[in-house]
Formats: sequence, C-alpha cells, structure tokens
Amino acid sequence: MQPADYETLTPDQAIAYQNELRQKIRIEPLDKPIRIIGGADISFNKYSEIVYAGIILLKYPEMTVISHASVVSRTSFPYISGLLAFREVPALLEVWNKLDIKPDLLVLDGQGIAHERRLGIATHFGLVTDVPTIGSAKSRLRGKYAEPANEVFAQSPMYDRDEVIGTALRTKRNCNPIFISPGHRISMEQSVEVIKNCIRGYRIPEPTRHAHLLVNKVRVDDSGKDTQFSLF
DNA sequence: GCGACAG
DNA sequence: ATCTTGTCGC
Repeated sequence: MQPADYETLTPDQAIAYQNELRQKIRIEPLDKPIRIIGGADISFNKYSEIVYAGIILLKYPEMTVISHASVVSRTSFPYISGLLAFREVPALLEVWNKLDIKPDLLVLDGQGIAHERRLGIATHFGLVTDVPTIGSAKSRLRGKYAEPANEVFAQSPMYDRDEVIGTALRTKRNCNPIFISPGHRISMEQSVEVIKNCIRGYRIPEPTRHAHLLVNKVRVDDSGKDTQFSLF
C-alpha cells in the first residue's frame, strides 16, 4: 500500500491497514544523537480539498530555524477521528521528499502511539519514512490521565488499560497540557525529554509551532493570489 | 443507548 | 482544522 493510494481506501480498509502496520512499530531508544529536528504540520481552507503541508528544520537543542519546505497538495480522504494519517500523510510525504536535508527526528502535530490501535499520525509517518518521530497533540484522543500540577514540566502518564501510551505535559503555567507520545524509533522517556528541550515560553514546542506558522502563511498567501491581480 | 472523538 | 474581536487573567 502506497500513501498516494490512501484516498482509495474505505474507513474499514484503513483500519485493517493500521492493524497491519501496528506489527512494525518500534518504541526503543534513539540510535543516534539529534542535531537537526523537524516540525511538520498541515493547513487548509474549510470545505476545500486543497491542503498546504510544510516542514521546518531547526538546530537542536538551540531551536534556531535552519530551513523549511512546503507544498500545495490535495486530498479527498475526510477527517475521521483515528484515521487522520490517511488524510495528511500523503501531502506530508511530498514535502518530506522536497527536503534537501532530512532531520534526525520529526515532531508531528497529533498522536504517536497514544491511539486506539497505536497508529497516530506520528507513528504512521515514522513507519512510512523509517525516521524517528514524536507525536505532540494539543488535545487527547486516547488514554486516562491525572491532571498535571500547575507547574512548568509537571507531567502525568496516560493509560490505556494498564499500558502507558503517552504523557500529559504542562509546558506553560495556567495553560492546558499537551499530549506527548513516541511515534516510532524513540522511547517514551526520550520523547518527553526532547519536547521539553523544544519549549521556549510557548505552550507548543518550537518545531510544531513554527511549522504551524509556516503552513498558515503559505495558505493565506496562496488563497489571496487571485485578488492580487485586481489590485492593479 | 449515550458520550467521546488527534487535525 | 477553520471562522473571528474583544477580553479576562497572569
């Protein structure tokens, strides 16, 4: 199955594919140090099949932006909770292939293994590219957890039955926690450690925060390209 | 049956 | 996610 063919899948087939991919997930320590970390995100206009995907590259742990890439693509796969990867991975893969340099690790906006079948978008993308990934979500999809104390970096494990699938991490005082989970080829502990090193005063870690700003700018610029002519 | 439900 | 201004709180 190729990402380019995802749009031909029915929800049931997508779920069957996730159960297949599930066997290949590797939650283990990183095999090399991180020099460059990437952040990926997608943006789109409501009701449109056009999607703007982007990836930002930053030096780690300095968090200084090195470069970025973006692409305008399209998808017909709808947003279905639990099947987000089938809608966003194809476009993200296009940007990934445009990258002149590949990061040592990629942070995605969404879950890693904190998913009903352990196949959040970060895990899915990591498996497809064979690159270490971390899922950093703004809200919970799966797992029970105790509210972390109102202190920066207070954390609390997320449980699915008796299994720890993620960590609720408070990255800023008086702000809701974010939900971290390893995607592929990294451990739970390292995932949290890396994200903590990516916090610079905002609730969202730098990789994903910059990626979000990037794709939004690309979308707004592209959406207004028709109007610019009438201005002359 | 009812509530939950990444982006 | 996106649509959108002001506004309450630290």
